[in-house]
Amino acid sequence: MAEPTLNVRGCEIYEGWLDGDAQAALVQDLRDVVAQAPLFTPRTPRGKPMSVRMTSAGKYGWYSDRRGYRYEGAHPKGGPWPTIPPAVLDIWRALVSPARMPDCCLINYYTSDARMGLHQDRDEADFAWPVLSVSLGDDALFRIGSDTKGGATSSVWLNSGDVVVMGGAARLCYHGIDRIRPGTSALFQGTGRINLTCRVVD
DNA sequence: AAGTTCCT
DNA sequence: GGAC
Repeated sequence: MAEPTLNVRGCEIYEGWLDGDAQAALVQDLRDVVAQAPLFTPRTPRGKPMSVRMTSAGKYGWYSDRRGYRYEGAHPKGGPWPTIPPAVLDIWRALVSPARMPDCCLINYYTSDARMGLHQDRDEADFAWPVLSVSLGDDALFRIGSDTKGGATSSVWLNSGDVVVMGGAARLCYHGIDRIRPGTSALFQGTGRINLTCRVVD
């Protein structure tokens, strides 16, 4: 059984889980997903555009607008979400469980000035299943707190190929991305970071 | 604190 | 902490 190389506030980090070839293959899979389900800019319930662009694969996609945070069965432009790339499911099988596949693979695209405020992943029906997150491209400063608002936090730089599993007591921990370090990965032309977040939704 | 939220 |  694989062991995390780092544990930050209960979040298990598998540094360098994907080698360069696996990362490049995954990027091609994601290009196919984005061709079918274009990236969009979600708005917060207050109407403010988020700095990340996103899309999803799987039964559900995560979505946000003035009506709130939720999962949707279709892309905002219509039609089902593409299927989750098999290589992503392989990571889930290896680090979470082969017994149940995720319903959603959220694809977040960060430009050099994109951020993600601290938040909990709590739009799912069953918190017993961990959340799995894959980093691709530029380095990102990941901040992790506890499951209560206002608590202490720790930060760690995530690199391309790293995988984070948030389960157990860490399933509802607050987490976010404070900063992208542009140009630190050759995976994309220029700069950019993609984060995949896989979740069991219902 | 998916928001340099906004409000009680 | 909750709502939008």
